[in-house]
Amino acid sequence: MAKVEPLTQTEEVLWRSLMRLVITLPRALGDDLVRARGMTANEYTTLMHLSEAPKRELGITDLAAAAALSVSRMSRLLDDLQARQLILKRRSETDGRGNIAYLTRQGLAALKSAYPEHLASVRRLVVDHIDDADKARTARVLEAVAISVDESATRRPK
Amino acid sequence: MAKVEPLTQTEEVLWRSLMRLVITLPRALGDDLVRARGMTANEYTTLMHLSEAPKRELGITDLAAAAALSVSRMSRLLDDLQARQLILKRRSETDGRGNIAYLTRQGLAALKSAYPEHLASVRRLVVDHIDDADKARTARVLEAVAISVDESATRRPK
DNA sequence: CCAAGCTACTTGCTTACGCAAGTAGACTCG
DNA sequence: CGAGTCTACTTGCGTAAGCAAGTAGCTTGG
Repeated sequence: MAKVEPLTQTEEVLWRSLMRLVITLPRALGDDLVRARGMTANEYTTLMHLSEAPKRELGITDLAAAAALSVSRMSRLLDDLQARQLILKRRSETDGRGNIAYLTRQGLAALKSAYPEHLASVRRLVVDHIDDADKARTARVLEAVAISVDESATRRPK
Repeated sequence: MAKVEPLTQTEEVLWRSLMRLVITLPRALGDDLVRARGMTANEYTTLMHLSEAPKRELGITDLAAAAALSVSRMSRLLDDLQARQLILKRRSETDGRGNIAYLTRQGLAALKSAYPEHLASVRRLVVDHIDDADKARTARVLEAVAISVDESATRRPK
């Protein structure tokens, strides 16, 4: 294994900024949401995914994939949400194995009431710092990277 | 609080991709590093920060800030690294309160030996998916966002 | 010059998470 | 149609992380 070509200056900045974001952003965002609504970012996005689903219900595995969490984590997260009446876990009628999560009226209300606050955070932390001219390009770049990472994650687990 | 203007389509893609990355990237990267070198991403970057410091030594608080970790976490992380002989914690001579971490010869060697592997991961997961033409712009955008999030984090803690 | 406050850690505790093993229901093909 | 495999969860457990409280050493204003 010979000498490796290091990253360029630009690539280095790109990389370090991304790593920093990756650590820092979820915390900042979660803090905002918790302070304002007593809800974590994962809980919020889980409710959001449910609200966008056909009959406002989804299986646990699907939800876990949508939120990029492990199935076990999602299972427990849903238990918490259920304890707060925001969702309902109920046995599927067509498939006896499992438990689909269903967004309750209160869950939808909680989601809607958290939305403005959350949206403001997203703007303040991220969107407002990007030039309109750069948005489309940046969106495409990030999307491509996100897809590549997802694939590498799903392809690997042997 | 009246109706809120939602994100544009483009902003939505940007945002969701970033969120996905934020969850997914550290896992993918950590997995690579752990598999190849038995080292977590935080351990790696901590060693890296040390290697870049003036006398290869830094206080725990500084290291924590550099890695965007809590001081307590960094304290324990350094204990682990010390147990593996990669760093040394020693009392500062000029300030009796603390404990500066010092990169050992073996620590530097471990860092160097992990570098090619790590660099390959970074390329495979991120850099290779970005057009050369887009790199500079993306780097600037991410840097700006990272700075904004950092500021919001340091300004808030009341 | 010393008391009050500040700083640099460490330690105890809680929480968020993933992995591995277990269980129960569905699917398949010989 | 039943044995073996597969799928959808749940539960037990270990690890990574943050927060809060404690301790010891520095700094400063009266």
